[in-house]
Amino acid sequence: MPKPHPNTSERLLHEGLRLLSQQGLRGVTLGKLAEHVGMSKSGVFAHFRSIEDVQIALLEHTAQSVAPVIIEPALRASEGLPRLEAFMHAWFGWTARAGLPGGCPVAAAMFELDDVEGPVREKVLELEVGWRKLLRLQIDDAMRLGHLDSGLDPDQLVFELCGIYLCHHVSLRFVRDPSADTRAQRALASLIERSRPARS
Amino acid sequence: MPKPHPNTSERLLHEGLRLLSQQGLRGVTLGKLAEHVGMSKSGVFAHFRSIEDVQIALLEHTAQSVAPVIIEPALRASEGLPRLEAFMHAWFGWTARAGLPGGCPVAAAMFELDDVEGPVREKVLELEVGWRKLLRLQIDDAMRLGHLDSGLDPDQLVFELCGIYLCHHVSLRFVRDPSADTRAQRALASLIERSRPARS
DNA sequence: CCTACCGATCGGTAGG
DNA sequence: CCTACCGATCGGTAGG
Repeated sequence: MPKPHPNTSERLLHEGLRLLSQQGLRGVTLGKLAEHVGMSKSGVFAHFRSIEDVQIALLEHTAQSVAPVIIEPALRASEGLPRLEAFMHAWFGWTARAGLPGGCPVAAAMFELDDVEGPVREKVLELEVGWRKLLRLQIDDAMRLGHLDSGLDPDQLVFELCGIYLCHHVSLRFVRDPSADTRAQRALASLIERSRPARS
Repeated sequence: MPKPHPNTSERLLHEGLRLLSQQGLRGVTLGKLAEHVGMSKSGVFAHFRSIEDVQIALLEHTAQSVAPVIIEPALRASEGLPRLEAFMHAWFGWTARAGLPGGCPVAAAMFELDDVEGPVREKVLELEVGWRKLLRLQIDDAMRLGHLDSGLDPDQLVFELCGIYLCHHVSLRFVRDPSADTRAQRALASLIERSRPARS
C-alpha cells in the first residue's frame, strides 16, 4: 500500500540527475539513489520498472532542466544571429547554472554509449538530434535574415559549434584549464565571423 | 608458483584495451578481463596490484598503441603544416585503424572522470596534456616555417582542433552520421585556411 | 597461475 | 513505501 509523498518522484529525479551529472549513467544505481533520497532500495524501485527506466527518466529530466537555463534565456534574444549566440553562451557551462554538481549528462552519455545498443542509447540520441535541430533552426533564421552568409552549409556550422562545446566541456571540467571559457568564446567569435555574409 | 606464458601480460593488455575501447573504464572488470583472456579472475589479478593498476596499465597501453597508427605516419610528412595536417588525419578515427572495436579510450575517460579524483584521472590528464603539447609543437613548427600566421595563438588552435576531433568522434560513433568524416575534414580545412599567413 | 573463499553491492522479486 | 530476500558480480585475499 504505497503512501507516496507528493514530491517523492521529484526528489528522485532531482537527486538522480545530480548523480547522473557527476557519475554518468553507470554511476546511477538503485542503492546510491536510495541513499541520497533517504529511502530503501525497494522503495526507489517501486517508482520504476527497471534500472533502464530510471536512466531514461533521468535523461528526460535532463532535457527539461535545459529549458530554464538555456532555451528560455536564449529566446529572449532577438531572432537570428543574436539568438544563435545567446544559445551558445547559455549552452557553455549550463550544468553549473542549473545547480548540478557535475558535467553534461548528454555529452558524457554519448561517449559512454558509443557501442551500447538499446532504449537508453535511443533516448540519448533523441536528445542530441533534437538539440542539433534546435541549433540548426537558429542558423536557418540567421541566414534568412541576412545575418549569416546564405551560401553556408548550416549543418556544417552545427557540427563546428558542437565541437566548440565539447572541447570547452573537456577543457573546463576535465583539464580544468582556466582559459577554457575565453578559448570557447574566441573560437565561437571567429567561427561566426567567417560565417557572415561575404560582400560589402 | 606462477608459470606465466611469456605473452600473458601482452594478451591481458590487448584484450583489456579492446574492452576499454568498447565499454569505458568502468566496463573493465577483473571478471570480464579473465573471461576474454581465458583464465581465472585471480589469475588476472596476480598480474596487477589493484583494479586501478589495471586501468592505468591499459591507459599506458593506449598511449603506446597510438604511436604506430598516428605518430609514425605523421612524422613521415614534412615538417610544418603538412605534418600538422597528417597528425589530424591520422587522429580522426584512429581506433578503427588500430584494430580496436570501440572508441577513443582517452576521450571517453575524460567525460567519465570529470569529477573523479585519483591516480587514474591523473594518468588520463597526463595523456591528454601530452597529446595537446604534441599538437602544439607541430603548430609552432608551422608558424616558424611561415606555413601558419605568426600572429596566431597556438593554444587557441590546439583547442579548436580538439573540438573538431571530439565532434567527429561523437558524430561518427554515437550519432553514426555518414557525413561525419566529410564534416571533420571541412572544418579542419577552413580552420587551417583562416590560420594561414595574412598577406599574399 | 589455480581453487576456494570474503564482504559488499548490483538489479530485481515476494509480500505486505 | 517497507523488510527480507534472491542469484550474480564486484574487488580482493589465502594459500598453494
